[in-house]
Parts: sequence; C-alpha cells; structure tokens
Amino acid sequence: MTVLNPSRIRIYDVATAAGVSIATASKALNDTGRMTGETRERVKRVAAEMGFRPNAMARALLSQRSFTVGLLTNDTYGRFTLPLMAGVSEALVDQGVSVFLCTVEDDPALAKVHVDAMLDKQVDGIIASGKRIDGRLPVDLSNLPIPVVYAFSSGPDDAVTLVSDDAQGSREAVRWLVGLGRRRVAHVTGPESFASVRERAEAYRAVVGGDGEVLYGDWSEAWGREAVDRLWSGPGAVSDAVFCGNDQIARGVVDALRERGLRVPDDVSVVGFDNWEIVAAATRPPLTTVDMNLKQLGREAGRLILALAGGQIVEPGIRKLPCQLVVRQSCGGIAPR
Amino acid sequence: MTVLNPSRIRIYDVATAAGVSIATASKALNDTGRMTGETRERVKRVAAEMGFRPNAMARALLSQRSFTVGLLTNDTYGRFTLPLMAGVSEALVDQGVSVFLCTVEDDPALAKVHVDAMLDKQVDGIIASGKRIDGRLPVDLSNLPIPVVYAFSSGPDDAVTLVSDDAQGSREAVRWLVGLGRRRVAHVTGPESFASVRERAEAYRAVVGGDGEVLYGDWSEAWGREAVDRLWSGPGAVSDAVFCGNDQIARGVVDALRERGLRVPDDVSVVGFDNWEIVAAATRPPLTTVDMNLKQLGREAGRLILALAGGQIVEPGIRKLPCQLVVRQSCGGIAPR
DNA sequence: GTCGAATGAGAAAAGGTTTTACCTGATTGA
DNA sequence: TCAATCAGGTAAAACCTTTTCTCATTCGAC
Repeated sequence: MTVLNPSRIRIYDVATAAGVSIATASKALNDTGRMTGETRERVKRVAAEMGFRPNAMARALLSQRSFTVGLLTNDTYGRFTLPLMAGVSEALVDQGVSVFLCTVEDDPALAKVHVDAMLDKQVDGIIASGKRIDGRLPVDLSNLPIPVVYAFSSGPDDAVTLVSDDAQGSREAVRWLVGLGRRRVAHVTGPESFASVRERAEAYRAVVGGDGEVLYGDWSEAWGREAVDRLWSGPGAVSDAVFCGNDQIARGVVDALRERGLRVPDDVSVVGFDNWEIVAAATRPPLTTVDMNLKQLGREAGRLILALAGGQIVEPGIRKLPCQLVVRQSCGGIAPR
Repeated sequence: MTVLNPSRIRIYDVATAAGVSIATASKALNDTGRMTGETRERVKRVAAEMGFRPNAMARALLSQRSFTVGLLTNDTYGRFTLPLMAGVSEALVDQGVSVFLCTVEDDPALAKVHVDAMLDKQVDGIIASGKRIDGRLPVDLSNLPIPVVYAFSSGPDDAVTLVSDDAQGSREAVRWLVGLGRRRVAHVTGPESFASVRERAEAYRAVVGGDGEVLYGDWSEAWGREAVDRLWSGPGAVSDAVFCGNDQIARGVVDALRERGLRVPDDVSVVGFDNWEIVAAATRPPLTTVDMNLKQLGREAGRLILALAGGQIVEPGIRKLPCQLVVRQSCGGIAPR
C-alpha cells in the first residue's frame, strides 16, 4: 500500500517529517550512532510510513559498493547457467544484492564490452561460469580490481573455483549399479577431450576394476543408440548395466535397448548424468541419474563472492561440491533412505 | 592493456593531466559544449591513454537514469526466458545498458523483494516475462514509477505487450501440411486452459475446415503417445498428418507412430511447436516445427523499454510478432526458398 | 576607439546518502 | 565550584559526474 509517489522520497523528507536532521535520520535507520531509543524508533516509524527506500545509487557512490554482482557465461542455452543463477540469486537476494546476467557466447569483443559495462557499474564481483568445467570464457578476468569466482568453469590456478565432484558422482553411480548386483557395467560417454569425461571414466574404472569398457563419443542420443549397437553386436559377454556420460546419451541407450527387446531395468540398468529433468523424466522408464547440484554450487558461489567483496580473504583453489544420485526407475532399486 | 589501477581514475585526473577544468573535460568527452577542436581532441586522447571510464553510479545519480533494466520472469527453467534474454541483451548492450535477471517462481513475497531491489537500483524499466503468454507474474507492476513492457506474458489491458502470433504460426504449420498434400490433419495439443492452445486450435480449424479433430491433453511426450493410440485405434479414416501443440508432444507422437510401424514422414507428417532444439533435433526424424522467434521478441522488448525510458511515448496494446516454420525432416518437403 | 556579439573555458550546484567532526547541555567526580 | 565526561544531535564533507551560469577574451563593425 505504498503511496504512488511522483518523485521518490529522500532521507531529507523523512528527517523533516520526524523532526530531526538528515544525519540523525541516517543513523537511526542504519542502527549506528547514538541517540535515544525513542528518537530511533520514531524515525524508523516515519520512514516506514512514508515508504522511504534509500537511493542505491547515492549509497553506492559513497560506499564504493553497488550491491550488484555480474554473472558471466558462455552457456547460451542455459542448461547449466540457469540453475546456477537460481542458486546465486537465492544466496544474495536477502543481502539486497542483484545479479547482472551476461551471456557472451565465444565472442571476445562482446565479452569485453560486457565486462567493461559491469566494471563501470561497479559490480562488487563477477562470477564466471560456462557450459563445461574445463571451459574458459573468451576474456581475461585475472587483473580486475574486483573479486572473481569461477563456478563450473576454469580460471587461473590461483583463482577461487567451484566445480562439481565428477569423480565422486561417477563413483556414486557405478557403486549403485554394482550394489544392485550388476556385474558387467559399461561406460558410454562424451568426447575424451572433456576433463569431466576423463575424470568420470577414471572413477568408473577404479570401481569396476580392469574389465571396464569405456566408449567415447559425442553428447547425443544418437551416440547412445550407436553405442548399444556396438556393445550388443560384438562377441563376448554383454553388459547388464550402462553408466552414461549424460542424460541424452542415456536416453539413446534406453531407447536402443527397448528397440532390441531388452527390458530396462529388468535386463539392463542404465544411469545418466546431469539430471536434466526434461530428458531424464521423459525417458521410458525415467532415468536414474547423477545431479550435479548446480543450484547449491550457485549458492556457494554467491556466498564466496560476497565474502570476497566484503574484504574477507578466501583461500584460492578448487573446491569440489558433491553430486547426488537421483533414483528413478531405470535401474530398479529403491532410493536409499 | 589497461593499467591495473589501485583506485580508478576520475575525470578529475583526466582534466588535470590534460590541463583543463573538470567541466571542460566532461564536455570534451561527451561532445557537448563549445571548445577548440584541438582541446577536445587532447582531452579525449589523454582520457583514452589513462583508460578513463566514467563512474556509472555518479552519472546515474545525476541523470536519474541507471542504464540498467530488469528482466522479471517466473520461468525458472529458462526455456522461454533465455532466448528472450539473449534478444534483450543484444538490443541493449551497445547502448551500454545491462540487464538484471530475476526469476521469482510464483512467490509473491520474493517477487516483491526483487522488484523493490530493482527500484532501489533505479532500473530504467522492467520487462515482465514468463512461461506462458497468458500467464501473469505474482506481483503487480501497474503503478510503478518506471515503464514496464510485457513480453511473452500478460499484463493490464493498457500495457505495452509483446507476444508471438500463435494463430499465424499455427496457420503456417497447417498450410504447410496441406500444401504437401496431407488431407486429414489432426491437432494434438496441450490443456485447453492455455490461451495459446485455444488460439492455435482455432487457427488450425480455420484452415482444415469442419473435419478437424483437436485432442487436448498435457504438454508431455506421454500424452503425444497416448494421442496416437487414440487416433489410430478408433474407427474411421486415420490421419495422414499431426500438428502438435509443442515439440515434446510431437516427439511422443513420432515415437508412437514408429512403434506402430508407421513411417514418418512417408506415411504420416508431424509438425511440432516451439523449435526447442534439444527435443526437435533429437527426434527421429528431426522435427519440422514452429519457431516463436523469442530472440526477436526480446530484441523488440529491449527496443521498446529503451524508448519508453527515454521518454518517448509508445502506443499501448498487444503487438504480435510472427512465428516461423523451421523445416526439418518430419514432414517430407523442402524448405521454401 | 568603443560596443556588441561570439567564443572558449571555468566555478559551482546538483543528485542522495553516509560519516566525520563538532557543538551544546547535562551529569558526574573531586 | 570547576573540570571532565557523556548523551543527543547537527553541519558539512565526501563520493563522481554533468550542467548551468558566469567570466574573460577576441573579433568584427561602426
């Protein structure tokens, strides 16, 4: 029920209405300085009644803090960035911090424009993100006068970096399959050039032992289907489980298995990676898959950038956040309590 | 190659270095006022050498314009918002305008917090968006002291609103099917409670005439499969084409047809809606589908909010932007030149 | 040689808030 | 009674840029 004010009310108006000076009003509202409890309360009450909201520009000009952070990403599709953004926003909104989102594809010039714009606007920090953990943005953020946190993307070695723990997620998935009694687990994944792919494959091998089989391909359903053809057409014992590098591959695998007359999960268990709702839930049967907890990653990134902006020192280095297995129906088994 | 400055250079530093007053420096840099060409050039050169960038906060405080807009959405998944955002950003970035993105789900309290935060930060305008054209945000934006543009969402009748032209997109799709010689086109779509659904269905009926059949359901692949069962199990002539309300339904339809032994596109043509790359391209065969040109919608929204913020008057009302048929392989036929 | 106009440049105000330094009474301690 | 402390509050500076006056100089015209 705020009055619709033609021009915003300033602290001056509040001070006048409360019968004090501007300085006193400011101190009353910010719980600083010394004054009678009565005075403080009166000013606060008047301010609330008038719907006073301090001008963030003026405040920023003075404090050199804009209560604003930038989120820079080259993930135009938003698959990874949006959950991250949701987390960042959630961590910051009650501190009154807003988020500039800039998607820069892989255009260095555009990236520079956006970064400069953010610097002009005095963002308190920048969160650099992307579409793969070992990806880099097309712009150098290392000598900026403001803190930078890398979340789900790579930066310099001495940067503060947050990534999901691919190895742990991978272990979780494979152990789940093994725990269900699966003995021949194959791993169908993306291009070996991806760090995540190598890390997940390594963790997979560590669990299954020497007889693991890793098939590298691309991130598509088509590759998932093709991999099934390869696995099931060759000589030797066939697999009874497939651990996939992402949900799209997993969907391709599940479809191909069904078309071969193999039942999922009765004959073969399948696990995906990413928990991309739209794919995982639409697969028949819905996919058991590894969630990278991107929202949590975002919250953490928000927390860190705020700490850095507030002058706290944060140990540089890579922080790995755990993944979580989301159990649906493509493996059989029941979600652990 | 900017110098890494401990404290930013202010216009004062430029003025001093150039041997002029602050006022002259400002005027030189902004191409206002009168002075020798020589002076103007010298100031500009010095500013460039020093890497001077005016403090946006100070500028905003004075001009009451922050060169910042807010994009508010309840589309947490980002399916519609991200392309829109890309368009907005593209339209605004070379004007030096940055975008605050806030996703508010359906939480009125959270929405209010975000709107207030944006008002405090003096955004020059707000673009309200969502996940359906007839959806509304959980917050009232009608009496704000700044302009609001509704893009892919509904606002008051006297608002400036941008939506995609569902009827035209629908006509485009159905005519394409008819033009390919299809005679019995069915329409499988989402819940009738959606305005887009009704509008698309109406346009569909207008093209196919009295014998059109519309099946309402939800937006899922499962519903697409079920609809095929219904269409092909009943008595009477079967369809030779299906126009779907979105790409997920279309994918379900295509899968179900294949599983029935019907060939797409040889026996049945299928058209989707949304051009959701991840679904449309992964379908076998890839979907011919209607693209709502959300990026273009975003560009337009950016243009409009800027015009409004600049004081221009913009005719209120609903502006419909055309959709575009994207031809892939689920219909046969070749993309028109 | 003087007046008016045009030209180039600077001083100062404005924008809204926070913070520092200061001021006035009143109270306390000696 | 005097000095010292303290409570309660205020004026003014600072943040950085833009813009409006104002001033001084020069030039052309009479």
